[in-house]
Amino acid sequence: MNSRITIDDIAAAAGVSRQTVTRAMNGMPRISESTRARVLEVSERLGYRPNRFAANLARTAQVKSIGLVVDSFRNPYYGELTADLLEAAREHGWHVSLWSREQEPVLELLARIAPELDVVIGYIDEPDESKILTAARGTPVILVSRTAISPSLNSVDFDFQTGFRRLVNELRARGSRQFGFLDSHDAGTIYAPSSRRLAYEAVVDECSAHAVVVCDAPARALDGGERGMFALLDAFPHVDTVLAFSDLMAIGALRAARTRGLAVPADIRIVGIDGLGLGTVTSPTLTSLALVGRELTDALVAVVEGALAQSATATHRLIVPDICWRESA
Amino acid sequence: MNSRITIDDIAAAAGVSRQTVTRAMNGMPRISESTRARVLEVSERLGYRPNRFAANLARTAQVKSIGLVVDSFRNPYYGELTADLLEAAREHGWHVSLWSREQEPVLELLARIAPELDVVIGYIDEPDESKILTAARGTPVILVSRTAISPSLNSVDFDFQTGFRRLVNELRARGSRQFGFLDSHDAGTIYAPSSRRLAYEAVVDECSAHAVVVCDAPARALDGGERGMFALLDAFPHVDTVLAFSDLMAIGALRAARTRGLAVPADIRIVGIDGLGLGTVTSPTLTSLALVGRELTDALVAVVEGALAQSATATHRLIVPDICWRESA
DNA sequence: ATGAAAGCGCTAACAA
DNA sequence: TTGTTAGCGCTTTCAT
Repeated sequence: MNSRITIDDIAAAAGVSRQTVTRAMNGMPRISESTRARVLEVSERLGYRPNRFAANLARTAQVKSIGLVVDSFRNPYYGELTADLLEAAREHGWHVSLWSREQEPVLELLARIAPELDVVIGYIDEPDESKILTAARGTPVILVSRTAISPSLNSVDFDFQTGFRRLVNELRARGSRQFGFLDSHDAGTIYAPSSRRLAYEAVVDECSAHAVVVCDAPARALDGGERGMFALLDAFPHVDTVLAFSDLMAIGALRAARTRGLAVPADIRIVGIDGLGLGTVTSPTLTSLALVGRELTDALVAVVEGALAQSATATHRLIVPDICWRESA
Repeated sequence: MNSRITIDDIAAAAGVSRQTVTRAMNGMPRISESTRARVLEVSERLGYRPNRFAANLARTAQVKSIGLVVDSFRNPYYGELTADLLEAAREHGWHVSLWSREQEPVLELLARIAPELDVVIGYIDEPDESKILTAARGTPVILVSRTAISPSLNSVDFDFQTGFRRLVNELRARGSRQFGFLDSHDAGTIYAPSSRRLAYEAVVDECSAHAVVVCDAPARALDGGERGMFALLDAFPHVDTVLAFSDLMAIGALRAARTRGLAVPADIRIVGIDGLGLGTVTSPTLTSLALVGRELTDALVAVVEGALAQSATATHRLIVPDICWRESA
C-alpha cells in the first residue's frame, strides 16, 4: 500500500470532504449517486489506492486474520487441508495466511508471524508447549494433530486408537491376520514412535502378532514408503496387511508390492492414513483412514471461533478418523 | 489484533513513555537492558499485543504484501509453486497471502483482495484484460501462464512452442513417430484449444501426422486423463507417443495404458507437463515438461520487483520449459 | 446529502 | 538513555 496519493488528494481534486470520498469508495449510503460517480472517476484517474492499514486502524470491526502453519505445501495433505480451510474461512469472513515450516525453525516462524495474526493454527513439532506460548506472544494457538496439555493452548487431535480399532476389526473381518505398520522418521531427529504407531500397537496387540518397520524418511516421501515396504516384506514375509503412516508412504508401499510381484489386495492389503484425493488415482485405489475433510475443517472452525472469542479456557476437539474404503484393502 | 490494552497501558504500568515501550517491544537500541526487561515483563503480564495496523501505518518501510491466486490447492502443481514462492518471498521479506478461485468468480475475488495487496500474482482465466485491471483497482497484477497485451499488466508466460520443439525432436530421436495430445477442457465452459495444444500442433504439424483428443475434464482430474487416454487409444491406435496437458492427466493416461496392457515406454511413450515431484512416484516415473521450479520462481520474483518499483512499464518474462526426463518416455 | 472534529494505536524525529 | 511532539491515512461520531 505504497500509495503516495491519499484520500485528501481525492477530496481536493473532487472538491468534496474526506468523508464523502470514504462514502464513495466504500459504497456507503448518504451520498448522492452523482457525487459518488464523480469521486470514483477522480480516484480512478489519479490511481488512488486506500491505505489498508489506515483503514483497518480506524475501522471498529476488524477483519480477523488467521494463520495456518504447515510442514510443506509440497505435501498434498496440506494442499487439501488448505483448500478446505480457505473455503470455510471465506464463509466466516476470515483472512487466512499460509506459512510453511520448510525454511525456518518453527519457533522463529511463530514469533515472526504471531503479532500479525489473531489466531495461529499449526502443525507444530515443538514438544515444549511453554516455548510455543512464549513464541506466540499472546496470540492464541491451535495445535493440530496433538493434544495440548497447557490450559492456554487449543488443540485438534485425532483419535487414532478408536479409528485403528474400527479399521483393524473391519480388516480382520475381511481376512487380515498378520498386520504390519510403516512408521515415519524425520531425518535429523531422534526416532520416537509416532502417536499413530503407538495407537496401532495398542490396538493390534489386543488380537495378534504384528510387525513394525520404521522408514528412515519423512511422511511425505513416497520413496521412503517404498523402501520401508521392502524392508518390511523382507523381515516379516508373513504379513498380509500393512498400515502406513501416510497416504504418500502407502502409495510408495503400493509400488514396492507391485515390484515384488504381490497383488494388492489379493496377496497383501495396504491402507494409508490421510484420505487424500490422490488415493483415488493410484492403481489400485488406496484405502485410507481419512484425516482431511469436513470433520477436520468443522473442528478447526469451532476452535478458531473459541479462540477469537477470547474465551479464557482453551478449546479442544478429538476427531475419530473415518475409514475411506477403496480397492487396496 | 483485538487488543483492548494498548501501548499506553503498558507505558503507564511500567512507568515509562510510549516510545520506551516501542523500543522495548521492537528490540530497538537506545534503551537500557533493565528497562527493556521491565517493560517486556509488564507487557507479558498484561498480555499486551501490538496492533499491527497502527504499527504499519506509523512505520515508513512497510512490509510488502503479495497475493497469489491459484485454481485450487488440491492441485499439487499449485502446492509446489506455492512452496517455491513462499521460500523466495521469505528471502525478500515479502508477506505472501494465498487465494484460490475455487469458491468465487475471479473478478470478485480480485476486487476483494486487491486493496489489501501490493501485488497480485494470478492464474486468472478472465480473457478480458480490462476487466482484470478494473477489478484490481490499481494494484499491480502479474498474469501467469499467459502473455498480457495491456501495457499495465505484467506477465510470466511459458514458451511452449520452443519447449515442445525440443521435446518432440528428442522424442523422434528416440523413435517416436505418431504423436498424440490430450487437451483439457474445463466443464461448464466452451471448449477452446489450449495454448499448449496450439503450440503442440504447430510443432508437430511440421513433421508428422498427429492426433488430438480433448478430455472433458479439468487439468487436475486424473480420471479425466484416463478417460481421454482411452478415447485416444480407441480413435488413434497407431499413436506411439502421448503428450498430456498436465502431469496429473499424464498419470491418468499412465493408468489407462496399463489397463490396456500397453507397456510404457516400450509400447507407448507418455509425457506430462508441469514437472511435479509427484511424477517421481508413479510407475513408471513420469517424463515431463517442467513448469514449476527455479526458473519460474526467479521470473516471478523479478516481475514482482518490477511491479513493486512502481515502474510505469509492465514487466514480462517468457520461460522455455525444460524437459525432465524420467522413465515414461 | 455533506462536512468538521476527533480519534484509532503506533513509530519517527527531535529534544532533553 | 529517556521523553515529547507530530503525525501516518483513514473512519467514525456528530453536526449541519
